[in-house]
Amino acid sequence: MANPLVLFLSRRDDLSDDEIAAINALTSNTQDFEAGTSIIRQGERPQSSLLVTEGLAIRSHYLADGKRMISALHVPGDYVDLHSLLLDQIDHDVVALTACRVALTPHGELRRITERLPHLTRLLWLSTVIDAAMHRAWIVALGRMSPLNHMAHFLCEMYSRLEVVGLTEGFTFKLPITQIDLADMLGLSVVHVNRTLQELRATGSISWLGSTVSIKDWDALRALGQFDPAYLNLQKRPR
Amino acid sequence: MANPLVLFLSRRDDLSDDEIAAINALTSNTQDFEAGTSIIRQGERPQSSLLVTEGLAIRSHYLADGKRMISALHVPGDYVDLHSLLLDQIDHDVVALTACRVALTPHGELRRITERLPHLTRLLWLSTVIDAAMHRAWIVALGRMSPLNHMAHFLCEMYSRLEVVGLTEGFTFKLPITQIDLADMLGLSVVHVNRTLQELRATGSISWLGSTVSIKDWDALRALGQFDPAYLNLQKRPR
DNA sequence: CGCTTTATTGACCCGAATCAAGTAGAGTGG
DNA sequence: CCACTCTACTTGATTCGGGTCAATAAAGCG
Repeated sequence: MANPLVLFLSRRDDLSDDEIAAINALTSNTQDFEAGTSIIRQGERPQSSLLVTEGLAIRSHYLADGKRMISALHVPGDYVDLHSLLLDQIDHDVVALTACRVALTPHGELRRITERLPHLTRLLWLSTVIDAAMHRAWIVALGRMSPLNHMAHFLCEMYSRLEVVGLTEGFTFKLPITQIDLADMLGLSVVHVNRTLQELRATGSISWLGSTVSIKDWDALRALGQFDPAYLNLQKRPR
Repeated sequence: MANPLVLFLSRRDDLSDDEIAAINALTSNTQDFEAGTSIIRQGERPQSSLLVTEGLAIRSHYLADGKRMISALHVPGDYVDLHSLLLDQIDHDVVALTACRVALTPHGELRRITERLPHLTRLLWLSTVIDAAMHRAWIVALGRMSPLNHMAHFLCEMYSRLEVVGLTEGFTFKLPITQIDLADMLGLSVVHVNRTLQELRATGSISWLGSTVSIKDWDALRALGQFDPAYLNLQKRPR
């Protein structure tokens, strides 16, 4: 399979052969994590950054009373903690939601990229900036959308992101997450997620059986979630 | 007054004289905006990035039914749309909440920084990464905190950020925002913001008269908002 | 084939939205 | 300098979305 980071970045800008070689070098050292394991724990100061190459990973935050909130869901091609290159310490856990394969890049190598390959540096920077744009989309959905609309938006986003890295077949994709996880992404109770999901199924715009999601009416789902993929920056242009 | 971006960055890492000179050059061209004016509109593709040097600016998102959500509040020293250097287009409005002075940096100059000053590049990158960390903190608060706790967290964050750029006096600072704006930042109705604010005042941990906020019991407010400033990366260390 | 985790359903309740007035300031203009 | 207006703030009454609690069904899985 093609390097998912190459897929992710080349969707947004052209990559030179040198840059592709550099990316492959950055992501050659992989490690596997079982479903449910912590990849990074809050408060750590990792010496490498992690790219998800297979599986799904989440960022979880735990509150004093034991509540959990998931601030991001990461798919293959996402440089989950590229920002740890720059940050003091990580303010949340990164957990493997499913079995994950992860590539580790020592920070020294990334720093060297910033010194030698400015264009690739900008593209890596871009990937963190897209992360922030997704965060903003989540903020808007959390603050001002109904659960039904929010869930539709979430599925539109997941479809679009998985499509970039070749993990969709038509409008069908694997999303092996529990309703418990979904509740902690949408800021809802599990019970209400279950009911909202039934409501969403009842609109006929999706089906979700086991871990397989099929979008049966993209336009309807998009309208429901008021989804505009612009924030994912899917256009190829010089950066 | 010292360049607020210098304050912002030098709190996180040492800056060389060259870098300070470069920052001053980047932020020399200023422009003023009246309260309520749009600085950037959704869908635009700006050719410069904006640094707030005075005043407060927000990122607003509008939904189809007219609802508004504010995904970020920016204070002096914040490079509000540094990311427009890399993004296709801006997915939200940037609005001057109060009268604002803003410095404009042409993207060409920023690109040149990435080619000549890798360390400063990393620090600019850092500032967008801190943005993302603040977004995550907001996501957690929106999803899993009570309005009272959320509001306490918000005020802790504002205090900490304003302190960095020298806009606090003791535990007192100016926060000239309406309850309407606050409602759109917390994802609540105005009525409920009003009631929550009264409840927060009743705890005795803050006073908020006109546009002046005083934190009367930092520890209590911090506990209420479960605020840990780690995500703001206030430590000085090599990046 | 039990055991644990996840999904589903119903009953009940509470927090926050909505609706509707009324109050208070800050400008503005006569 | 005072009436007028506009906006922000405040309060009460009512409604309703979504949480909580509790029980059951259905999957996974060792």
